[in-house]
Amino acid sequence: MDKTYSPKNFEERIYKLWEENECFSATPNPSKKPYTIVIPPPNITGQLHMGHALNQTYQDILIRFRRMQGYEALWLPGTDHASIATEARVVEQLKREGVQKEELGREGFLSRVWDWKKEYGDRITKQIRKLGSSCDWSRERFTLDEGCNRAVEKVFFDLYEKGKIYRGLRIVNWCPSCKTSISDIESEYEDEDGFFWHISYPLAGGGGSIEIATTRPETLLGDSAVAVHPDDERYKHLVGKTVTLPLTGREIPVIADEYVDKDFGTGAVKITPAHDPNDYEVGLRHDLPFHFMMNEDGTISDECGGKYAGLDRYEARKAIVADLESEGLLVKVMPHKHSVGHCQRCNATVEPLASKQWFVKMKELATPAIDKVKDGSIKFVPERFTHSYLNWMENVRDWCISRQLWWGHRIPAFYCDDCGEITVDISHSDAVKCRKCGGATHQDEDTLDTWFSSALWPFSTLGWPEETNDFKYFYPTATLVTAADIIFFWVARMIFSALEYTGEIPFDTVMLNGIVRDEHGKKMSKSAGNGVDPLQVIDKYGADALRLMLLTGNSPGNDIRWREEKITAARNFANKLWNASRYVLMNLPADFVAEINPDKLAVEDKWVLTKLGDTCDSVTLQLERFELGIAAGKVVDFVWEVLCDWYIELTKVREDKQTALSVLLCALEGGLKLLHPFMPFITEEIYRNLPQRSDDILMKEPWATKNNLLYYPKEAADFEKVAQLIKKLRTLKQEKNIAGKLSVEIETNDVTLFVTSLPFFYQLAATEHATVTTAVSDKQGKTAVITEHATAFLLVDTAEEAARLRKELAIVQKDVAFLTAKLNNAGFVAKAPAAQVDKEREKLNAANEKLSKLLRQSETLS
RNA sequence: GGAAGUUUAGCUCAGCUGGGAGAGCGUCAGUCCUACAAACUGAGGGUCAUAGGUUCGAACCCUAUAACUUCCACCA
Repeated sequence: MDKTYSPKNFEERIYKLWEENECFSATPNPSKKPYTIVIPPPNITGQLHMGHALNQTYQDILIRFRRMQGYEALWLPGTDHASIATEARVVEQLKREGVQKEELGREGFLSRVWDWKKEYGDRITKQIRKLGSSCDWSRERFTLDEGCNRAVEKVFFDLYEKGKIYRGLRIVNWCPSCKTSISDIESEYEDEDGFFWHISYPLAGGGGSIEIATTRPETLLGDSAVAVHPDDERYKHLVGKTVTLPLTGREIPVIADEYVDKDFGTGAVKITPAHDPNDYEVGLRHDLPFHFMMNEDGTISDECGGKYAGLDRYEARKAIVADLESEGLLVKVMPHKHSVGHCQRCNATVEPLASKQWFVKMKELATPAIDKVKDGSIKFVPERFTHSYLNWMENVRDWCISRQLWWGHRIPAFYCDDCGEITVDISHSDAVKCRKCGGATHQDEDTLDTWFSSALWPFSTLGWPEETNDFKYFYPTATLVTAADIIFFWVARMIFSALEYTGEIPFDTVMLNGIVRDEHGKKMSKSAGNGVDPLQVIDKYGADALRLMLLTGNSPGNDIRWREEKITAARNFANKLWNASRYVLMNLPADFVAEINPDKLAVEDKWVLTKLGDTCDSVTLQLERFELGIAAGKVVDFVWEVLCDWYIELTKVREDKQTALSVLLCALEGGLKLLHPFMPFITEEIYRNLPQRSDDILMKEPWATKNNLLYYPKEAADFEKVAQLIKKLRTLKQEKNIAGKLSVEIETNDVTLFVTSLPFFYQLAATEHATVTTAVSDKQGKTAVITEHATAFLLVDTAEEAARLRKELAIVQKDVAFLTAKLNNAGFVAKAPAAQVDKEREKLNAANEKLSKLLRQSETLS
């Protein structure tokens, strides 16, 4: 083994080893319990970022842990076709060639996207491998593959038959840049400084005017009415009258509607039913005409644009404001902060637009999805995310699922050329006939929201709608690990889809990972240029160090701040383990066979084995509770503090090398097993270098448990006492600035224990001529006297020693007073649990004992 | 407007069901001891945001306040 930890030398080789030995593959096995995770499919347009790294690390830990525990563990990987993002990417590519997608036609364009997918689609999964992710790559899926398409079409068909999918004219968020509708959650609102334009609408036939206020003056071209509150005294007399719409000359009515807020703006609102969600509702209530004043690309329509037709929406705004001003109808312009929706994908300002789209009726689907979370069948970790899930589900609005894009699952709806009837057909026959009149049909040009196929991911990837063996065995899946920002996009939709189609929950636990922020706590983003590239980090420090860094000091759902110091600390631990393993190997002959005879075990052997057993318990418990950071911390502590700082040092002075080395090897192997889910590469590499292990694979080994180990709590506690005294001596030596060795006299009731432990005092605390007695005898030259209960002291400078003793006495007396007061408190004794009272009583006894020893020592001194 | 989260050592953060406050890094002091200076040994450092309350007992539970962060809704 190399002298320092150099992950580059083995990570790739180890990953290949696992793949060649099919360590990641899972098959239905009736004698085992399944444990399934489906990957949140990354976009094929994506590049690995820290968010993936964190998410992948969590999943890989869980899956490796369960695999070692004996579950048939399946981690099913795949990628997302990401319709809007991918289509935009290819359109951009074509643009550079000077080609419009329309010129290629649907088929031509799609073949270009598939080419693109072939070239870049597996970039992200290649990158994921570098993290050590143990996905069953033989089962890799794609949200736009044939199986997913079958599932999508079946769902669409059934939902349509059940009346849960409908097509209708509704206000949707329209992105004029992507030229498609987007769903509510795909538009992101941001406060922007804008203006409030007050415009005067003259009454038809003269005799005054009514003043309205708007943030989007250009939309007046599509106005159908002016609305006021029915109780508004200022305008009551105008209701029912007609005003002349400026710049168009069109006459529109003044209507009364409760929707209007009397106290906002002027109390009078222009109503544009085709271009505003509230106005749409008002328009329906009052049976107003819909005037479409804007085209798909954000330009002003011919229909009501007049001289502004063809202008871009913002140019039109300028022109209209200027014209209003010159006509004297612009009353005033006020600065106004308001939130503006932007397309999640391209950041263009979205326009609310009335449009014929396909929707999923959400109310009924939401009910069971709410119940299954409320009754605990599906749990969120951490729990607090349950609230936002339920809050969203309980107020969910119908889901707009159609997109005016080509890259995606095409909507299997056919319109009759004769009667216009809709026929949903998933037979893929050449000529679908109208189900009503039998006439020829043409298929809907639109595709489905990417999330429609993602919603089926946990079961479509296992073969559904076929009742495959995989589906029967691996479904429902166990844990879903994802980021909180896609609870609505994805998690919620998987839950209601699964319940509707499979009749079962898709997973029982949703574990949320936080996001990785930069060192100032800012979100990492491409535009800010503050992203840290995981691949570069792996290159420099190794994947294991990155993984450990992402875990330590973090609890589920909380964000992580990137710091260079954290990754070096993680790397340093890897190096520590590496070197400890080198030490073990240096001392072991290649043909070494570990042999642990309980009769030959020394107290420190029993201590380290017991510590290992305790570590197994707590790591397992914490992993089961999804406290991955705590679990990792426990293993690190065992390896670094117990194994490296203590046990290895102890073995150096042992006489019974065979036993010591056997125990050492056992402790190291145990540590490697417990650490493996967190740091798979280094543990595997070390394991294969251990004697007799060159053909074994650590990731296939059974999980370490206390039951498989010898366990000696009594001796472990004994050894703790020895370790405590050694620490005391070290402190003393530093405080007293003693450079060389010193003699020591140990006072204890357990003479045998300390006599056998004397070599450790020589080795670990630089002492010599130690003697162990049941009572402190007499002053000698430069001798430290230490007792199990009191701190050591030197019998050299009596004055100094007396001062130190007084200080310590004061502390112990305070302890005694505190504990006595507590136990004298009638309330405490009466109401606290008995075990707690006993515990405090024991503490008091110990403190009293320590106090009396200290008192005796100070007598000896004076 | 509604909701959630955070506030603990100089810094970054743990602290699971309430029982005398922890880690890493940094700081200071001392170490080349036959694995490791990417290390070892030790020390110092906190009114657990503030104010009340519940309790025998509060970093932890309740109420209010403040600051920061995030999500949802509305914004003519």
